[in-house]
Amino acid sequence: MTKLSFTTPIKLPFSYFLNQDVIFLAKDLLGKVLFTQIDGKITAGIIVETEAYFGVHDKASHAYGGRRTDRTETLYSQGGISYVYLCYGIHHLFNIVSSVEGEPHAVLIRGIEPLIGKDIMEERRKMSASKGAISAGPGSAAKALGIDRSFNKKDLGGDEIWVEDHGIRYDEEQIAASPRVGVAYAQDHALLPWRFFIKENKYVSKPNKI
DNA sequence: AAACGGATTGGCT
DNA sequence: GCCAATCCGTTTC
Repeated sequence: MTKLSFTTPIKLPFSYFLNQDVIFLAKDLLGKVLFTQIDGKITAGIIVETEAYFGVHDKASHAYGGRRTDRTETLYSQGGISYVYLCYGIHHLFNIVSSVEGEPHAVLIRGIEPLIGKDIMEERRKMSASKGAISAGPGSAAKALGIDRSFNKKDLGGDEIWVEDHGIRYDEEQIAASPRVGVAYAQDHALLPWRFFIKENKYVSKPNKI
């Protein structure tokens, strides 16, 4: 299923997030390991579901048409920082801002497979890590990792939140691409296949199962 | 100043 | 499957 090679885990360098091809990045982030450290508690999960948001050109993006507000300002930062916002008044959704300064591209993290600190995640989510629901879906994944609004605009190269490459690679046939979830309002952009996920992985959200 | 509605989730029917 | 929860950024009056 998941292929592991025994390379030393490497924190992704700042330059990784400067890539201007956010569609490539959304797919390439699958298998990377997302870490948080909060009050000394370290949790991490393998990224198994993402969505690409193509900046000013994307009707589903908060920055569509170049819109700049207090909230979206974060998206215009240089790649390598986090964009966290509150959705439906309840859920914190975590994105990785990418590309160069002024290009508001971002990758929404929609699902992680618990890897490190599972007991801490179980406490946060009040359910067993063996249940897919513990970290499937963007709100659940963020909560399992302890991500809230205070993580907005944080540097992904710091010691509070970062991404590592553990050498986890998926074959092309293990990866599915489908329309993004919950963006019906985006009209002709609603059906773009910019959601990427690992097939058969239980930590992938249910909507649109492909 | 007030109203609207969302990149969702989980509990109840 | 349906629907309420619950907040605040954004739009509109």
